[in-house]
Amino acid sequence: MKVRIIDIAKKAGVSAGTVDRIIHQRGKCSLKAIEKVKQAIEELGYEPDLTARNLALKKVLHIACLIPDPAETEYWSRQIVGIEKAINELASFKVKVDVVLFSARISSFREAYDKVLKMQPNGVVYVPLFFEESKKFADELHQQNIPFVLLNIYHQELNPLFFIGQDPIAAGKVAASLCWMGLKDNKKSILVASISKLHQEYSHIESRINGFLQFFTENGLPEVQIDQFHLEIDENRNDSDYETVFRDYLINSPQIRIIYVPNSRAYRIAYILKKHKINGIMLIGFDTLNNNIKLLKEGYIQFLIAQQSQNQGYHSVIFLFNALFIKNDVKKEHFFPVDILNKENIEFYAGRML
Amino acid sequence: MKVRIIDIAKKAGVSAGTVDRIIHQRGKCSLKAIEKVKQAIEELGYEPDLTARNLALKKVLHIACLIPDPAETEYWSRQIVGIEKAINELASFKVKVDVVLFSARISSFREAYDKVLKMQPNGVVYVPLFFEESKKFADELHQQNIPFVLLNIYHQELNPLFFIGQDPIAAGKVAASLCWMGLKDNKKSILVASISKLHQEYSHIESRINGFLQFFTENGLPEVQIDQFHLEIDENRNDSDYETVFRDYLINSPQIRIIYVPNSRAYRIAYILKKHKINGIMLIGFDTLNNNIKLLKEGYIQFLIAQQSQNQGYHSVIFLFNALFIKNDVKKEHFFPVDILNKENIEFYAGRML
DNA sequence: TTGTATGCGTTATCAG
DNA sequence: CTGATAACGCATACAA
Repeated sequence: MKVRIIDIAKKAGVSAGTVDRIIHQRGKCSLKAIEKVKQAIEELGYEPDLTARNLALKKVLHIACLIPDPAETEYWSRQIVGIEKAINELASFKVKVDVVLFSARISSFREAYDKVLKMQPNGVVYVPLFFEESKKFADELHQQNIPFVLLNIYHQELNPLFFIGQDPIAAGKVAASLCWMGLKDNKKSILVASISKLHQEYSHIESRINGFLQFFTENGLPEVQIDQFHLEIDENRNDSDYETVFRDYLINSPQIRIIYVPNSRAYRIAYILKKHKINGIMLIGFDTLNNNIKLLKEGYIQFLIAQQSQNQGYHSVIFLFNALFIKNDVKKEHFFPVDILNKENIEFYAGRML
Repeated sequence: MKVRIIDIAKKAGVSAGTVDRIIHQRGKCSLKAIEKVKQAIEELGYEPDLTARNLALKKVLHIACLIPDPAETEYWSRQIVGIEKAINELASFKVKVDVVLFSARISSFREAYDKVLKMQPNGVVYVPLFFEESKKFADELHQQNIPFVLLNIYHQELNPLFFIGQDPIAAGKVAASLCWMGLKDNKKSILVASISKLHQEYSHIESRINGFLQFFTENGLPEVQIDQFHLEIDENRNDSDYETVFRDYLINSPQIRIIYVPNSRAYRIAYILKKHKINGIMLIGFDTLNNNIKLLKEGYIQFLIAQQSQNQGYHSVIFLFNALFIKNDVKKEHFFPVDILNKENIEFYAGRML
């Protein structure tokens, strides 16, 4: 049958209270008692009953999640869905998970993390969208001894309890391998088209580009010509400006056969290709935004690289809960698969929750 | 605060016992009581505390899993790992999950399902490897009112509580889309090489082939030439026989540029290509067997189509547990993603458990 | 430093 | 048909 605390108490010749103290290292106990209890636990193979523990628990565990506002950047909506699934699943447990959203501005991030610090949570999940401020936040959390999880963007130097996300170098290589396959003609070239907002954390996008380039050098394929086109989005200019610039660039570069967009904005390029009826170009981008999915299905995007964002959101809180509640060890880095999506398999992927 | 059974009992002016009877539809209750309690539940928004329920539960839920022996066919080892993860996670709950293995023979399957029926479980997960016998098993389970889950192979007519696995037609189409991309020269052709054991359930493999062929017709690409080569493995012949036959076939068919293996035995072909130094052929197969992974990494296989078998095993018991224990509804069909793996992204996939 | 008692929310039994 | 009550295994406050 199941081994309970009293069982090991009896075996060790002490009371249940003592066993509890030893298991949780609270209060003082005689060394003799500790010895005997530990041995009894070992021999009988005690495993705590999580449901009983939860029922008896007085205080609730508090987890705070600091995520960019999906109303502003659709990309984050999937992580939120995953977090909400986790919240739902943990409903019967004594955990309270708060989601704090922030806008893609440094000031907003700071406000949000101040708010989180005031909550005095037992654990934090956050997306380090701005490096400097993220560092300050991490320092504060370390000082207050609050374990935290980095979601989606990895900075080892922040030393989180664990990271959960994708390896951007690897993702870039995967994209490159597909491009290489699609490059039927060696005289044609590949364009790396990065479209970014000013001031935003960019390191993982750079890594995706570096990984992409590395693929060709590592595989001894220097003959492949790779151009780069960088567009910085400025709030003051409107979209049609960019469209014109990029269209003209394309028209003047007929050798381009493949376009690689290292972030989630491939749909912008696809839209231009579609509107101006530019054919014969293979487009590959990242993330399952609705627009990307739509244009993938329509055939204007050939591949999307994805990373199971819902799952990442879900597991960021589940793993943290496990670490805090069940107190089991966690892997320091949870690198999620680099998923390859095309017109044919997108249907079974979109909105999938595992 | 949390709404408990006593809270709704008070509100409805009855006792906790009555509320319990109404919630679980056990025993008889007056219509008046039922009305009032249901209304109170509605108004207060009662959600049962799963941990308390579990603690109080007297009887344990019994789930039996009928899976092909992985010692015989490596393919099934991942499902088993997933099932074991689920067992582990449910350790504190009053569930007992038994795994019954069977050999890839009809008689063994029958013995195993007899054993399962004798156990009188509350729910069953099984792989319908042999159709006729699977039908008998399903009939028996229906008669005894034991809900069951079909894992990996789908037969709608068995009418399971739900199916969990991959859509083989879709998987075939995904494979085809990759082949089409890799077919740089229209004069070359594709070979569908199926290697099967006698007497084994073959319908989902056929579907993978059909899906593959459909891709080309549906996309108006009849000019692509597709050959088929079928090898039936006979226990009495040894492996080198097949090797010779296939090698000769290949040597006599220089037009073949791509080989599609609709089951997990691509490594066999890859091995022949490697041994006889046959280059320039793109090979695509299914499933992350160790041999497949090895030859993918070595470059003898270009793509593997996978289906998160661990996850499928894991969720087959988790979802069944949810349906039986928490009594929530389940989707009838859980189609898992058609994952595309190549040399670059395999590292983050193999052995991944979500 | 240690033992004991009470309660967590639910199930299940038993007496009405 | 209904109400009261003893478990379930653990955490915690309090007593010793």
